[in-house]
Amino acid sequence: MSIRVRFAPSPTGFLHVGSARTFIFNWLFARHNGGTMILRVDDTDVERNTEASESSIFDGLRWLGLGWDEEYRQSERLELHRRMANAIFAKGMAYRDFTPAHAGDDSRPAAQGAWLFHADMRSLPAAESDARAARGEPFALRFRVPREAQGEAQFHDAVYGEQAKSFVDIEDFALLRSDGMPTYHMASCADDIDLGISHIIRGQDHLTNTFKHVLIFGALGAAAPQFAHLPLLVAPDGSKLSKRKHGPVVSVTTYREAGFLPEAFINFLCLLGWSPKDDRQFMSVAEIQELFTLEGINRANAVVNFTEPPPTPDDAFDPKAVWLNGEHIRALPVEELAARLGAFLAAAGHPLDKQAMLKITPLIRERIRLLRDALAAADFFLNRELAPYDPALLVPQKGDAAMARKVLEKAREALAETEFTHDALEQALRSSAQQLGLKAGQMFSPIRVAITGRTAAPPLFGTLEALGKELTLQRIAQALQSVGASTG
RNA sequence: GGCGCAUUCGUCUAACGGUUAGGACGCCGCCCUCUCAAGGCGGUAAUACGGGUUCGAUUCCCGUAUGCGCUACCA
Repeated sequence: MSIRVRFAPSPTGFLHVGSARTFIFNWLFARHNGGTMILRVDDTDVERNTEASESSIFDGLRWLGLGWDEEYRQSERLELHRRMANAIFAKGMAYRDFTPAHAGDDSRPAAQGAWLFHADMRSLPAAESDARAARGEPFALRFRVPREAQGEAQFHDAVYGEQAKSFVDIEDFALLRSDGMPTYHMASCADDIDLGISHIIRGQDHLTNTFKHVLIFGALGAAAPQFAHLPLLVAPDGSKLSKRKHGPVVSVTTYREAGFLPEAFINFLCLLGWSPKDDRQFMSVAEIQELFTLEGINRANAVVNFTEPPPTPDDAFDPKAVWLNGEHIRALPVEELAARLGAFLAAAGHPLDKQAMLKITPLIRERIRLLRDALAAADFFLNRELAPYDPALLVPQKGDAAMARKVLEKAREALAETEFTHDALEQALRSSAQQLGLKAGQMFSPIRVAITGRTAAPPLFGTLEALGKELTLQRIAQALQSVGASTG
């Protein structure tokens, strides 16, 4: 039997991290087993669907870069859904319910237990049912759960094991709404049969629904697919992830815009609810694909450990996600990272050519964990004018303003006649320090501040080389002015 | 309320009856070092609780607690 899985989002919101993980797990399962990955837009809820949501979902999936093999849209398959619903009705396994939609809360006393069915409708004589339908009276089509049978619906879940639920605890759920539209349960099962879905991998929030689906598959005489339910992704307080409550950290878009690499994002998500069963954390997509099995999925919900509200923008994400992103950044060949950084910086308003990116990338790649960190890490390179800084920073450890001035003057002199390559710069500055009788650090520190405006910056010689002689000398001159000014 | 599912360091997880309960992130310390990082080394910290079963329970069973899900003519 061929392996066919589907990811079935409903376009009622942005793509959130939980959905992204479900997509990824389906994709991994398909690829690991040489199967087919299907994208099926579950858009049977006309009321709530939006185009914005749909494009957000597609954008997010495209960013992940995994792709899919086939694509369907449920709203284009309504005839199939109705035909299958009617087939169930024809077998007497469903009945018409003429109760008006949203019939009210009092008809469903939740306090005493779950609502199960409208007794009068369930037992409505066929003749009367037909007559009312012929009269044009609207009705929902409900599945007639065989509650008299004293049996139970059951299935095997690849993650949660054997599952069973008594028929008496399952309500007569709707198959068709009174406007003729199929419900999720009906549409989903009909499509799963028609598309030959072999494995349904989805969130654990569907675990209980599966009993209904098993009933539908059975009524249609179809073998149920294999099921694998995924533990849910939850917020640090254990509650379900929701945009309303938790803000942008649950949206895939936020990760992309912050400068997560899709492969790092995928790596992170895979570690939530799945384990390779050994000690590895950092994995390429190819590696995960190789290792991925349903047996590696665990049962407890996983916390996405973001901070809320974020103390600083950088601290909003799960620290492990950020760490993994840094690891993936450093695993990239410099040319590749330069290209990705270049695209990111261009989008952020700093278009740089390839040469510039190749100069800057090696300097910052060990200092950034998100692509957006480059904005701050390479600020001295991105902006011709340095942001104003405190001249006191120019003063080296165990030194004073006079020493700073002496260092900068010496540097200006030495650098003016030095070739701007890493090794030549190092040689020139180290011997300058010696000539002044200073420690290397005391020599380098004022220069670093002069050219970057910061005491913490990438390695000095590489930075000088990247900056070039002209800009360097200009900034040293400016620094000298401020040192002179501050000391009179 | 009913039904279902879950419960190992703060977080992600490993240990398919016998381990000093392992790894990772985070945090702390040390090393490396021109600063900051990166890297290396070390430290911190967990089996929800109560009963069983067993020579022996993180592991199997029951109960309790807690959390989550479903209980729509949403998906």
